[in-house]
Amino acid sequence: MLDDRKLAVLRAIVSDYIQSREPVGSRALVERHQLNVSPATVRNDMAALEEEGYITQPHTSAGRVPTDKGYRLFVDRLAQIKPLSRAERAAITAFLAGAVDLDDIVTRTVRLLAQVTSQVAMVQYPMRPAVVRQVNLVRLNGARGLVLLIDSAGAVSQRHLDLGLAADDDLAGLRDRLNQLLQGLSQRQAAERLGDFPATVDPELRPVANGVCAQLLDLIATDPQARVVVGGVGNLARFADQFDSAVKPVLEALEEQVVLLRLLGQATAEVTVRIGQENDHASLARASVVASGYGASDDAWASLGVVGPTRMDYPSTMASVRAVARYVSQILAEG
Amino acid sequence: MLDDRKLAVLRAIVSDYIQSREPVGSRALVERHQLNVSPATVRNDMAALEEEGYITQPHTSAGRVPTDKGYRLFVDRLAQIKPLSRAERAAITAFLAGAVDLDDIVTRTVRLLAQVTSQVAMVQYPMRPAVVRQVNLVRLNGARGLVLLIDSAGAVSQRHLDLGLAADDDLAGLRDRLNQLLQGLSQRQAAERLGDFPATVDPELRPVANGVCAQLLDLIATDPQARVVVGGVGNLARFADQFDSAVKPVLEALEEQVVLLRLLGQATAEVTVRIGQENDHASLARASVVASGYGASDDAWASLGVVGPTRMDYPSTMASVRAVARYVSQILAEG
DNA sequence: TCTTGGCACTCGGATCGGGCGAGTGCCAGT
DNA sequence: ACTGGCACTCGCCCGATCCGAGTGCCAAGA
Repeated sequence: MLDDRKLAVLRAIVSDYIQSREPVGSRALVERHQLNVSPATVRNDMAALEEEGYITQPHTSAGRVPTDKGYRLFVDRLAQIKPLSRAERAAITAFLAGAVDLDDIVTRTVRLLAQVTSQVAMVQYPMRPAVVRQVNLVRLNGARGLVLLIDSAGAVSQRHLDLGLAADDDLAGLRDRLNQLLQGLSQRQAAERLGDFPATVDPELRPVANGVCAQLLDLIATDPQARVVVGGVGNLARFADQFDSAVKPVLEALEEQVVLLRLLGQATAEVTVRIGQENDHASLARASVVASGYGASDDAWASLGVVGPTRMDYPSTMASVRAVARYVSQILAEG
Repeated sequence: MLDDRKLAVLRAIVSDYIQSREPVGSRALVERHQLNVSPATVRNDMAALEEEGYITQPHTSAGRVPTDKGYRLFVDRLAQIKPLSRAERAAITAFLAGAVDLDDIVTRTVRLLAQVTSQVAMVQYPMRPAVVRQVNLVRLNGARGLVLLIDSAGAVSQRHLDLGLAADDDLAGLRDRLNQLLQGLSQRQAAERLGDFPATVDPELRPVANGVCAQLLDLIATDPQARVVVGGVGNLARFADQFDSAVKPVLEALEEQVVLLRLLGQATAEVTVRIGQENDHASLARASVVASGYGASDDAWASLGVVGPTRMDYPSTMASVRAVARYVSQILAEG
């Protein structure tokens, strides 16, 4: 069905269209690429490609434009990921070096990714297959208190709560017992143990213990992974002309954490591309997502990626996403 | 110079233009407002207003459009803040109720503000005239450690650091001494005391103590106030037609924390409006910022506000910003 | 002195039609 | 199987025209 030349034609169409943003015709194609055939021949191939649904005409007597299916074929079989230049690599390492904590790493990463791809970047907070390292209980003002949960990956989560009139010594005791109980446990184990805990404390302290346990359970349940940071929205400016159809839905989608998580999808070690309709979110039917898992070990812990127009430069974008994912993983692994 | 009728004409022009988004002419003006004079008279007044720089003509034979100066006069002397409807008030309280911690409050506030004003909202993290409540030192994996600073307002800040091979007992001792030293101190006092601290510890622990102090000083110096959360960017969609001139610069400005802080400006108890050029940021020459201080006490602790087109509905926006600022302050005060 | 109706004038925006050119599909020839 | 040639299609550009909202100015009236 699709011989080598037809594939070459498709590849040429995709790369020209990505660059020029305009339907590409047979003549221009043979001129810009070494196809060694005449425009007429290319036209025949184009007709075949159109028949198969890989390209389409905006209107009669216009050039051809790749369809989602065409991009898919391009990405799967025709594109080779461009290696990054030395300068780009240097920029990436420089940008990520010197991050002071997890928040900082994530913030820098999202900026970096937006910058190198000139697109909108999304970075999911790394999931931590971590164990409880410490529980802390602090009284703030009056009855107001704070419960802290620190895990071995260095993530700190917190909740306010009402500590009532409990004495400081009692609180310290409670804290110590919780630490003894939970230290070193995985999130699931910790949740189990917490269920029975209140019953074991002095009835007088029962209410406070109940409150603390409830908040802790909530903290454990609230996966911090559910946070996705977005950056580079200004890069959408390039698509101002199709604002309503292309930019607006993306802007709206970007405000919803839930949508972002769906967009990033399952974290996979390899770079994955979802083109147009393949995104299970209607408003992104004209956008593509290039994502990759990243993390400090072999199994990916979270996802990062960019969202851009279906007609994006896939080879470069995929290369950038892959590179950033790798460097961040490295930084995370180093601690 | 400007008699009552001219002011009335200006007010009418501003409100019509805000609504219709189109230059407003003399005929339309007398029809839509009870000015009780003829179009010709209004034209004379318009000429005077234009002379003074309050309005301008996009081109000969077009209607008039308010200038920044015109909006300024409108806001200062002609606008009365619209009271919110009962439903709006209810929505605000409902939206803010049930926030679990500071992050949550800020997140909800920014969403709320974006929603009620249909514009881009910015909320600065509340500054805390707080005192140190607790310092914590946790070992994570190997040498990696975490230093936590908790203040009386319940804000938790953290830094990673290298704890070397120090024994857990030594770390606990260090922590206890730091707590004794710093508890109850303001940020400035704490910074002072920390300077001398490392000299007082066992030489063997000196390196670790130095590291901890450095991070703590950095935490104290890094004003958490420097964080501004943005939301409702999708609301810019309404201005898609002037994308390049109006939306793009705003999108870019919104990505820069520094710019956001400048935009929000000094926190003042009252609602303040900066119109067009009054913003000391060139790219926002065509936008206005409506901001208000908020916080749990009389002196405002931080700012929140919205940014929108100079031709925005100032009375409603100011009302919404004021209301949200008040309710958030209330929530914060309640703890 | 202020207001008003009248009038000539301006100019942006919408509408229309023709010409241009890129691009196609098809066919006959090599 | 490829190629050159040819007729045809259609979107886009361009200029001409028309329309109407809106203005400035002036002379008359309160």
